[in-house]
Amino acid sequence: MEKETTIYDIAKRLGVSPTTVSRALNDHPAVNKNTKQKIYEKATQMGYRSNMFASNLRKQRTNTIGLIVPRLNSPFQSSAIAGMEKVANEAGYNLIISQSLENVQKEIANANTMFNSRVDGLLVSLAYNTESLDHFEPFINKAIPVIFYDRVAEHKSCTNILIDNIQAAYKATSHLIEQGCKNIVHISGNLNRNVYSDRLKGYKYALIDNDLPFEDSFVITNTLSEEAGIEAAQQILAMDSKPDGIFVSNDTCAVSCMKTLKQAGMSIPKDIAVVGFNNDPLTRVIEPNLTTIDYPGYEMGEVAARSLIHFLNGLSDVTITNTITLRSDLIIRDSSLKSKLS
Amino acid sequence: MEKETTIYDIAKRLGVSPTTVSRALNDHPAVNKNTKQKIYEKATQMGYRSNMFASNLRKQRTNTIGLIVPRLNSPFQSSAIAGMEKVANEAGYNLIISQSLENVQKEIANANTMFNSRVDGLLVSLAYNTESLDHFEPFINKAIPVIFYDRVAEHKSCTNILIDNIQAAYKATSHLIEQGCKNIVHISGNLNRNVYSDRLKGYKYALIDNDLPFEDSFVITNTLSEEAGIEAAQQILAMDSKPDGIFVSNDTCAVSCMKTLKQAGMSIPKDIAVVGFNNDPLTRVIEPNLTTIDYPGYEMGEVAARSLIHFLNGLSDVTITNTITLRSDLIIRDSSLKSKLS
DNA sequence: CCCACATTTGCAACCGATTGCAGAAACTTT
DNA sequence: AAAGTTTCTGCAATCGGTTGCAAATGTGGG
Repeated sequence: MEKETTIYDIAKRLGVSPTTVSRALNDHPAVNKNTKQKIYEKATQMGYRSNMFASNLRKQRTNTIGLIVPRLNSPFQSSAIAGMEKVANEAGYNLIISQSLENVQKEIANANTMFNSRVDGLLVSLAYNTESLDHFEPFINKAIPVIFYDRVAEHKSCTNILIDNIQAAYKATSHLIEQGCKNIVHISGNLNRNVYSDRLKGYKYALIDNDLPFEDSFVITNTLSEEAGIEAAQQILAMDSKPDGIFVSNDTCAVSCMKTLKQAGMSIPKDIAVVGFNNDPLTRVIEPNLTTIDYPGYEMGEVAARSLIHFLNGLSDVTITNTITLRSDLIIRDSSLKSKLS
Repeated sequence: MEKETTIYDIAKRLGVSPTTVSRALNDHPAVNKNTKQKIYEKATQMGYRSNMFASNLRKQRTNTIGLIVPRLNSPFQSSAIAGMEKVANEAGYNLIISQSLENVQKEIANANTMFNSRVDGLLVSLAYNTESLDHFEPFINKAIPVIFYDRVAEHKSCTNILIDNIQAAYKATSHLIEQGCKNIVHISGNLNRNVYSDRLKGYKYALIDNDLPFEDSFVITNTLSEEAGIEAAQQILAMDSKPDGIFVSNDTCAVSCMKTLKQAGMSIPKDIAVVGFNNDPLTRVIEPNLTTIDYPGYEMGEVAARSLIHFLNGLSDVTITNTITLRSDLIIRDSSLKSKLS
């Protein structure tokens, strides 16, 4: 196993000082072009690679971005991560990733690890049951930028990146109403999480604006998992007055709910129209195809990473930029098109 | 912004040497229990956190594992990553991730970045068109363990982690034959990649063992993407003698192919039985549900990370362990059950 | 009380790159 | 040719832990 070449080795070979080698390799203007050229060549020839630790130690910077997500294996999150990786990689940053598995305790542990790894900045999508943001205080105190995306929370020193969930849910619900639905059930997640409470709001506002009554009993709150969808369907089937429309806060749950309703003999959209949220690949496979909200995961990842890197380069200030809202759209498919039936 | 506390600060406050502080914090046996206790308390009180760069610089170790995948946003890969993250995290390793986007050039660039980041070990699932493994030589030369999983390649100093693709494909094809299929098409990916060439072999062997003819014209090679599935379906529809069974090398492609065939009026499994590969969530949504091979992504991720960490701890040797094979199973669903129809 | 031995502690030299400041060298200007 | 600029180069300190070796302290036996 050969040993590493350092700038000292290069310096010795060329009879210059390590200082000059360091400067040359960083393309410092105060180094003669010819010297630079010679150093470059020698470095390549000797198979030199910079020792990031020495460099980081000195520069107090890591060129690393930390990422904490609830789960890595969801279509939305993995798209977002793909987008982040692309941007980070192009900008010369490494991405270190950890998952909270929807558990605050693990999220706290992960945040500490990230802090100790001295990430330059942090991207976070909060766990299902996170309430306090205390575990991010160490970052704030050290002026390490923290950006929340999707599952966000208000904090005076952090930027949030999200879509207008209220508006999206409003559009989804209005669409159901336009299709003639009068009794619309909403299946939602933990209402402490912005995404779900906002979607509930959008649902509610749409009802009110269309002079339809809002009833608590028409809101089902669960974990939005596949199993939860089945249970929700059973609840709906057991209702005295059956709804004619359902707006679900995510696609996984919407799809399993639809499947269960179909198995029970309900016809979709004739008996019940369904709208989901996220535009997961599933939505184009279930029959009828699921109307949903297009949630731009990849783009959100790109924007999040790009914003963070901007902050790191001092091009803008986290504490000032409060919220970045991305566009989202209603994608209408057959699961909600009652009008097409006639 | 307060400045970091170092072991020197702690040492000064307690009137001991930095050496002792360093040892105490690393739980070195040669430090008095009382002293240790005092140092722990002071460190906590002063909000000390170890500077990994200084430590890495000295120890020549990073506690970081590199991961290169073709794409982050596939159900299989994201499950695998989830498994790796769990294991790595528990063992105190960071995971840095990059994607090749199925492009050798990017894979090479990523490998270089990982090398320069001085990862302690590398986990790789190869890009679609990677042929040479030269870009991993630097790792091998420095005795940095490299483990390939899923998309693997033979290399005398690397471990491969995979399922028995030949056997799985053999099972899948045999199942179709048992269901009465006589003309089975196989849709495959790039045959330079082990996974696809092995599955082709399994398909071929199953035909031969059942005295069915193997015909080149019944093997369709494409990118296995959603679009490719549609095109493959069109090719099949245009065939003079239509097949009565299809074995597809992944689920995404199988599902879109099925959809297209159904739209064209084919009945599944009556006219054509279909078997996929991977057990993506999609398979339980398409109608009829898709028979497929259960490919344990999460477990594969765990095994890969665990093996790597074993190597790093010197508990075993990469150059000796050649291949780790995981169990996989055929999951029979309605898309292939012709026998049930009668 | 002295010596052998075990237990603790500290000195000082690393690890490899970066950077403020000073000084040398080369080039202009008068 | 002397003085003033500009361009390059290098010294030496620094970032914060780690570790081989030596020294200090403590313990117990004789």
